[in-house]
Amino acid sequence: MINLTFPDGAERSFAEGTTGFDIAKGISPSLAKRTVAMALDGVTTDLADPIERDARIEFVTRDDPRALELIRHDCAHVLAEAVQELFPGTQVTIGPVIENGFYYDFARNEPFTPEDLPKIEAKMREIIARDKPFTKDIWSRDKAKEVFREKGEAYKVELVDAIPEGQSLKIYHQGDWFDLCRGPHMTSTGKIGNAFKLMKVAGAYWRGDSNNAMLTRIYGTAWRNQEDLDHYLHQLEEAEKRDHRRLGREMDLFHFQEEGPGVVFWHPKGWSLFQSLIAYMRRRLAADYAEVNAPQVLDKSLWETSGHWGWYKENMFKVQSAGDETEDERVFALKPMNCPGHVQIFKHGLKSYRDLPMRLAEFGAVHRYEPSGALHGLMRVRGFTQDDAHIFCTEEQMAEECLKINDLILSTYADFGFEEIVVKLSTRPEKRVGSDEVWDHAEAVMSRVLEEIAARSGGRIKTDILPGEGAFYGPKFEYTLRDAIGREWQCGTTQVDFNLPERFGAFYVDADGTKKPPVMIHRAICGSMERFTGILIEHFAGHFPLWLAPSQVVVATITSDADAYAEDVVATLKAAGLRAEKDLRNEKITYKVREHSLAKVPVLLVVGRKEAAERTVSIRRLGSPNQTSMTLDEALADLLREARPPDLSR
RNA sequence: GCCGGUUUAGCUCAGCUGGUAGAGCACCUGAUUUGUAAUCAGGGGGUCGGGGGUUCGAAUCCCUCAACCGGCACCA
Repeated sequence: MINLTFPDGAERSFAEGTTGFDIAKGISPSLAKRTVAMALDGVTTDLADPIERDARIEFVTRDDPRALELIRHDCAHVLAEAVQELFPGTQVTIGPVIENGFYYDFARNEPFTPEDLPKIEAKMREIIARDKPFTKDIWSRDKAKEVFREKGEAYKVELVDAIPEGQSLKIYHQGDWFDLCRGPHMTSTGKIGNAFKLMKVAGAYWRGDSNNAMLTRIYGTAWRNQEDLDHYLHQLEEAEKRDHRRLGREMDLFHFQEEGPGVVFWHPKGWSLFQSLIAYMRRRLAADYAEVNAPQVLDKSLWETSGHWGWYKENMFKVQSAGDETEDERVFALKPMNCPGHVQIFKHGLKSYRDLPMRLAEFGAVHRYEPSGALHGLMRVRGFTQDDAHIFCTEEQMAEECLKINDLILSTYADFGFEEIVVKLSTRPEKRVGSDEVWDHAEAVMSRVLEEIAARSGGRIKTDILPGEGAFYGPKFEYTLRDAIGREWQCGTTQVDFNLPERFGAFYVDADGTKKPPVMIHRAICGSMERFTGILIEHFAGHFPLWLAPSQVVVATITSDADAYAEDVVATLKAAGLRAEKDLRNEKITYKVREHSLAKVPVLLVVGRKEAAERTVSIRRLGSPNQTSMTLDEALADLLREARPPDLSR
């Protein structure tokens, strides 16, 4: 006998091997009908599984949040069956549940096209309507391999081989179709319902390895009901509206063109935004850092010394004279990183331990030859500006410096409204330089710092460890922030480096007169300023806070009678340091309101005969249909207060 | 880099099975002097992504290159 505890606390005994379905039916036939799976001690399993031990039991109905994952997983199976029914000879591989849906990877000589999706979707609905029960078999390894080999499913054979000895091979059937799968599944295909949609086809490498064959992946989304599906699709539309590439065009911030793949043409408004960010960062650095500027183009030999020519060459732009090359055959490279340049600055002249920590910052423009398929608007470019800094310090100062950087990073993010931050510690990778003792020490220090970071935040900052993800020269912290619509972006980074200073023979003279290589800490807060600008565009959906808005105020006239006054207002605002423009065009005020609202200008000052006579303005703020009237002086004071950057308002 | 898709006016897009381009918005001109999300009328604008080919004839079919989009891989 086994004892099962029910959600209400009741405990009952059953014969060993009783299935979840039997128990549900025993309670009520309607419960059995509604139940799609069960959870034993919190682990979701097939309802038809015999229960062999004491456990807490819960019945998972289709409305249960836990059913969603099952719906998606079942949907993936149905997708695979539909594809094999419509396209015989297609091999199945894997089909997991992902955020918001699922996918399935297929191997087929001719890849699927978007036009195939409606057909496949229709077939899926047909299979769901058949409502065949999901049933499970346990097969021996040999049988599984034999059956799949006979079916021509080479990838499944490979998957069977990869499953560790002693682990059972579960085969799930739905009608005549079956698949190797770890499960669990619902009771029948009919439970999936109709709230799903195939979204896109894409290429994907077998097992995520670019050396392997390219498979065709079909992505789908699935939900418990039509409302949830509609809501999700609506969310996608909303996300598209705030896409920085779209807003960049609509708000006239920047553009790209064919001749410059991955490099940005910043327009006046976009550059204003970019410069507001730089100005902000500069103010934040003023207290502790010295700003420098290292050359764009440096001899190959320097990159050989730094090691970049060895392990980063594929990503570097080589530069040579375009004229008479016999005159100067030297090979140069456009800098992909600022660190070697900063080491040269550190090296110049003798440094004492008294000079440490030495913090060199640069808004360094770097160029990296990113793979063509990786380029994506401002988010992934080939030429960008890092808010970079390198801190040269002693080993003893390392922890303190990391914490200082942490404070700077977190307060910066907070100023932009990013409060949900995860700090991840990446530890030693397989391929690395330096002795294990050095790594042991560095990782120990970093772990302590990570704990301190979590403690200081009072638990607000989440931390994580990524084993093996560190840079080859040292462990690193990665700062991930979450934007207004829940997406995560890795921006800041702090990396300790025991390697580069030595490669360049950089040292400082210690108190005892000996020469020692400094520890170098690489650190960025925004990371790429271009990318960070892109993140802000999407985070704010173009509705920037006043201090960042490229065009803060537009003064619009109602009739030409107010022109002179409007000019006066704009001059006053500009003199006070606001970014103000005038709109004296011979258009109706409704037209102007609409236009500037679409351009996402935060503040619109409307002036007519009345305002001109009284020296007032009518203020209309973006997103609000209301207006308030006040004197120009009052409005100016309000706007100035509001336009003050957060670091200057503290 | 790999797989698939896309590329027509400044923007969004139409253009069927080949007969050498069209809409809306934007722009320009004129009229209108207007009170908080589109005033009316007229006009200009495209070597249909580049190159090559098939054809009497190509935006349309084929090849090729490029950029972009969606994924994958990459992301020091």
